[in-house]
Amino acid sequence: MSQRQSERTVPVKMSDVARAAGVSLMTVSNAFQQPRKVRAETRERIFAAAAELGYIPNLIAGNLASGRSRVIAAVVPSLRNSNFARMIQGLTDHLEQRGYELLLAVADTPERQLAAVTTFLGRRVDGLLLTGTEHSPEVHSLLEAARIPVVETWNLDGPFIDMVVGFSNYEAARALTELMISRGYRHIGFAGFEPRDLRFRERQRAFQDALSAAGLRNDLLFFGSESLGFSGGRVALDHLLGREPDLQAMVCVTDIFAVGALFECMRRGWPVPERFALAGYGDYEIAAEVPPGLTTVRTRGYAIGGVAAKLLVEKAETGFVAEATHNVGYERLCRNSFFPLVGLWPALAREGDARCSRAGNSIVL
Amino acid sequence: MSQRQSERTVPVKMSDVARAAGVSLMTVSNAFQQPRKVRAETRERIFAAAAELGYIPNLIAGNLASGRSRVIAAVVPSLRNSNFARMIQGLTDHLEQRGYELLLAVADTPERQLAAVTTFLGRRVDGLLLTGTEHSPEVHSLLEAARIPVVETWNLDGPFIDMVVGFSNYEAARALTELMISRGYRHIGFAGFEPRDLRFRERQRAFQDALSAAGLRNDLLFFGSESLGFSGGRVALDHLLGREPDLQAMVCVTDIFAVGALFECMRRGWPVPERFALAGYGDYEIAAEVPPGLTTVRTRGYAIGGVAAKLLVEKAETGFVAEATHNVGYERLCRNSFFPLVGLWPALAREGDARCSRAGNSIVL
DNA sequence: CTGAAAGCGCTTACAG
DNA sequence: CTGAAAGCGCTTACAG
Repeated sequence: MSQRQSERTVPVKMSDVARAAGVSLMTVSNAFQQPRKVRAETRERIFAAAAELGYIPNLIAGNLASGRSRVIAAVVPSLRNSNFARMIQGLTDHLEQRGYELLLAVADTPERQLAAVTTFLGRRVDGLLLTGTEHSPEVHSLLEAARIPVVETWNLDGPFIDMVVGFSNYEAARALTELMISRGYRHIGFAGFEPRDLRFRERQRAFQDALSAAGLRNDLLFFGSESLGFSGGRVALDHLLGREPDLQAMVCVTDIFAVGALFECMRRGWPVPERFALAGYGDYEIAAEVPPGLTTVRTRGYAIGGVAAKLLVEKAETGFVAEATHNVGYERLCRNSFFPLVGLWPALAREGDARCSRAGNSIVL
Repeated sequence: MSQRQSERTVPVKMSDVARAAGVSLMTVSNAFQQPRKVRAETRERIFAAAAELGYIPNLIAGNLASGRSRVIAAVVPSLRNSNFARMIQGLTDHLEQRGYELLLAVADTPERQLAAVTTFLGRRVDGLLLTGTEHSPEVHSLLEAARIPVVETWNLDGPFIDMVVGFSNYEAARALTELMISRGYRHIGFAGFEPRDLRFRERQRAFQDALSAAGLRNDLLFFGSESLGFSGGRVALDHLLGREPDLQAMVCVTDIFAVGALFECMRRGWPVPERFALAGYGDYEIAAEVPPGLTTVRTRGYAIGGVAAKLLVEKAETGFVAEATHNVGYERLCRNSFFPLVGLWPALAREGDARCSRAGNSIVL
């Protein structure tokens, strides 16, 4: 048991540094906060004393005195979802750069979200990032009262509490479905999540609108839990084939389902896209790698986190941002999981279509 | 621009609640901290006033006064790695239960780790979780001086700063390699990460030791960057086949490489495991789903996070824990990516081997 | 069961 | 360029 003794040593305080440097407490504070207000020589003496003593400023005390915490909080429903992991990465990268820190809560129910938001407010965070744009009335009124900078994410459909960074899930899903229809598929199913979240409902609605606009049947829907993971694709395929044996293709609410369905096709010995076609959503890392390449929507999680960080810090520091709404957009990445666009590459390249570029094994639309 | 006005409303303070309830400030404090010290009737009046005013206790002030933050901090190198995501999930789940919060830093360089640890200490966190057991001398001396509870994770090889939760990477990788050897493979390669991290070096050493103990060639090594993702498996396969055309199998430092190699085999039309065999590490979700199923080591990230939370909170509150070292163990999950064990199922079941159980499409050893 | 007082370790105008 | 003083919003012994 090599456990360390726990008699906490008393941390060095600013007053200790002041004494050691032979100056007053507030000159030390100034040396750290507004270095140019302190004569270079004095400053050096203070820094030397601080280093010597191993002084680490007590940020808690500083927060209380200044009323600013330099902490931004975020609530995400899950870290298993790599979109959110990317967003957090974008957030931390940008916050770190600006000297802020991240208080993170993983909360997948309204109750846990409310609890997280409450303690975050108690910690007087300088700003808050929320996943999605649907929150309980309690969360709304809490944030309404607190009036700290808030960014909602991953959607653009209001009303918003304060600011928003996202893109239109409806447009993205509709464009992808239309692309699939344009390739000639007629019996197309949808593998979705139980429509708890607005973002998921919008993808479903976009799918159905696109099919009905093309005069196609749009009721081949499957809804599974997010926790199914890859296996959701298999279950969806089984279910929809049971209802429509001529099913040709499936649009999935997430790459995870799409890849799961792809695996199921492999097991059945069904070539993709010849025997069955698939489209995903999210451009998870695996989408580019799994043969024959998954056509999907690339969303910009990292950018969402980065822009959110920028907005939150800016508003925390100046009380104002020029634009409270940011559309980070999306892209369709065309690979070979449905009727190959590959044949189009030379033609597209010749046309020099600005909206189209090759990136690795994909066409970007 | 529906941006909200940013004139921060002055938050309700404890003294406001006291006035509204007609009691003193400290009776309010007691009502929240030690409810039983306050008469039920008074308590109700205070809670009613607090709810009425929308009072949210200022935790910053509370921290400063009490010297305890109820915040635990964690440093992970990445969230893209689902092992770490799982650990964070285990950590937050347990911390939430005990009324603690998580301050998270994603830091993949010694500099960023040092910066993160420094500000965490500045925030006077009650405990700190570190990923891995190798840290810069600066981090060591900082934590040595601070004497707060620290848990290092994912390994059991000391020396440690304070406490550790993990398992033996060496044993896990060695056992897996030996299993592969026992199935008759002779030309086996290793697809690893650049050996920056001790955990990775140990897996490599275990691989090499197992081969040389079996009298086999153990120098077919590839080292790629973690950032290669799935594509690392393809690159490794190309590289090692270039050096040894008779290569039969590859042990990978991560499931991601193994699955990438599996995809490459598909592209080449090589049946797995008949033409080529693979073993992974980590039991990522995809390992169970990708045909024909990836044999791998299951690590217990969620448990690591949970046990770490327990230790940190316990030590923060009592200054002591019974065991400073926790081995959460590992399991080998045998699927069909190398010479099937499936044939063994009936035999194993008959023997009633306690170490062996079926779980889904896998044998657990 | 309730309350007056000191103090946690900083920052922030404001003087000198 | 440097410093004395008040205050941030709580908690914590300690009296009454």
